[in-house]
Amino acid sequence: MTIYDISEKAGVSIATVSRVLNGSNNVSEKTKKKVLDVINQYEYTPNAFARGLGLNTMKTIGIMCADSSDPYLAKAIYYIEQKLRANGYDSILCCTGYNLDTKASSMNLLITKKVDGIILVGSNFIYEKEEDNKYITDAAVQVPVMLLNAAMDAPNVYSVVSDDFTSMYDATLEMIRSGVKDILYFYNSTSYSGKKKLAGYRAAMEEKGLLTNGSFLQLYQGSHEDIPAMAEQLIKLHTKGITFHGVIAADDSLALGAMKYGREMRLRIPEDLSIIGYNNSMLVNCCDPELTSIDNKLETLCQHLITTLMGVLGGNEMPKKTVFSGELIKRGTTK
Amino acid sequence: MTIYDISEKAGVSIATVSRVLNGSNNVSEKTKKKVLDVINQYEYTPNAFARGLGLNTMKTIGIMCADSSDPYLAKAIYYIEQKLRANGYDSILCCTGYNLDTKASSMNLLITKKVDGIILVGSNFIYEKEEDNKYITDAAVQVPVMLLNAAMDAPNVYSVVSDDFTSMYDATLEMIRSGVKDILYFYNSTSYSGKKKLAGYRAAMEEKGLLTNGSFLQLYQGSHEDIPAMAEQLIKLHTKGITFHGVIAADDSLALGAMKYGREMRLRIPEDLSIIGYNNSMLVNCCDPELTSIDNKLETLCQHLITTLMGVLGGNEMPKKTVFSGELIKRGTTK
DNA sequence: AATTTAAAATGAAAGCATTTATGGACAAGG
DNA sequence: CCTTGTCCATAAATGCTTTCATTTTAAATT
Repeated sequence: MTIYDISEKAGVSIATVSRVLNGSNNVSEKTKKKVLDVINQYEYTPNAFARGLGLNTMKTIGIMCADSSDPYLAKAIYYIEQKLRANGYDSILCCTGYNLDTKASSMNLLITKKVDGIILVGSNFIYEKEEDNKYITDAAVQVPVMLLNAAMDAPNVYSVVSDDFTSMYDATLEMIRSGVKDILYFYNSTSYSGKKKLAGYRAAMEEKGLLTNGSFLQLYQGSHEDIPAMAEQLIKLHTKGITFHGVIAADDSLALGAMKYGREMRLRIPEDLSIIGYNNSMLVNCCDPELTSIDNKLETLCQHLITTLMGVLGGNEMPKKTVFSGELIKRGTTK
Repeated sequence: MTIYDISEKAGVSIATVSRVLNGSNNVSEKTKKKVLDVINQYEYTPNAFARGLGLNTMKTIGIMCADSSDPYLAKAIYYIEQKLRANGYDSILCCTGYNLDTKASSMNLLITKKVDGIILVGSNFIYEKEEDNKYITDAAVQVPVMLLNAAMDAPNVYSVVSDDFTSMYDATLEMIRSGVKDILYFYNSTSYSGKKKLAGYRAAMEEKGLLTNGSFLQLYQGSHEDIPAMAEQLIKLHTKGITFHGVIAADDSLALGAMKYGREMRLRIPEDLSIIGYNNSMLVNCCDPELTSIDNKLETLCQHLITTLMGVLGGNEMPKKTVFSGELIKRGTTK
């Protein structure tokens, strides 16, 4: 069933069928109805490949993320996918892992597949070294690239971020104000937003004259699912004689690791150990007491990202970088 | 940069370039090298739309799931996406929600996009009423449909499931054996696998003569993220005078709800309240004590599903339904 | 009412970038 | 000299969009 069959049965040319299909207004109501009737009768849908060839687009956006099973990224993907669909776009999902080469080749693959734009979900896509980000600027030559939770200044690259520095700065001050002085910062990456968060913590601690020699910085490298391993690392720290009465974690998983550590050391939370997480994900309800966490307004970020992308695809001038503020949601793990 | 440009620069016809591109063996090593050199030099990649038109495939599989932010589904999607990619396929993700009409229209959309196959992730895609599943059989006329955690007997529909009945039956018996008699079954759907699980629980309870009038069956209807709401429901039950010393939950989220209930009622776990979850997801580590849960071998299921799909696409005869057994992973919430 | 003019509706045909069937040229072998 | 097989080019096919030219229709003018 092709456009030719339809045109024949409707007694018009294929050009007219095409016009009806694409909502061109240069077609009389009468013939439009005639054509639509035939289309409905035969349940005809145009061939997407041929259409793609003609239009040079298939209304598809590539979504890249390191690991779609990470609850935070999964949520972001969910919002993005929903909002894309609401705008008539589909999405090709690409889980890249954390390896640079894989990211670069996935990017090429998406471009080869002729996506109309690429969304990078997560701050891990931006690297310290300028040259490591070449894969992004290269891609941006072909299609617009959107960054969620990361920023980069390059042509055709658009960034939507949460103000991680301020969120972390405020949260740290808040914990200090509650009476906790020895606060461990527990983090898992020095990605774009990772650095901002760390800087926020640092600034607050420094301001209050609480910054020690760095022993209060703990990098965790492992699966976001391996909460026991996180606790383990903190216990080791304790064994080494490094003690602390507060933990600020760069994400909620790490905060759960800290909670497990607290339980195993028989510390009361929050009396003996205050904990703040980041992302305000579903994990905050999974523990007891419930986790105080920073909400970075993920849905708002995603909504804005899609709006911007749609603007760009529509040929409009759009802001290169947008920053939203986060909010500390207080629950049981802080005083 | 098209195949014509390449053919011209290499001094061959476009047919030869195409042959080189598609690994046809009817081309001499010499010209093959000559063509490849030009291709590499100009970084030429064939146009996916034109190729799709010619080959009538773009090596893309549609993945449908109700909610990609559900940790279990997210994990499944992750495995599936990875394994598809390893086989040279891409995936279009489609989050449908739980509405039948949306599912049906998403399905059509994927077919319109000319995917080579469709994977339905999650048991909620199969409905009680035969006619409600028509959208699946209709789609299966066009492309193979794979079901994960659900089964259906129809042409061109393939099912990969975990033996939920037996897993639940065994788990229930195990809890009874540990001395708990009044076991609440806490579930959230009567989807395909939901029914199997419920039946497993029922069979075990009946066998031991413990099945009461149904007051031990609790249906939860709400967001999988809203753990407080789950606890709330159980507390209400308690208020009504219905008491129990064991909870078997249809998934790990619900089990966490039960744990929250336990904490709020100041019950010791597992002494006063035993809990078993389902899926053995990352959530099992998020609580204290850690959650006993049924592992349904998700990665194995996904691997097998992809293998089957690849077989079908390769034109081979493949098993219509495959069943894997689950395994009870004992942790701190059971005696 | 007849004529002109502009606008709207339509069709023919030229892309779009591939794949592939068909057949021709050439070399080697009988 | 004829056959066989390898290698390659020509050309058709894929199913749509869109430009351009043409026809039809409606409105404006006389």
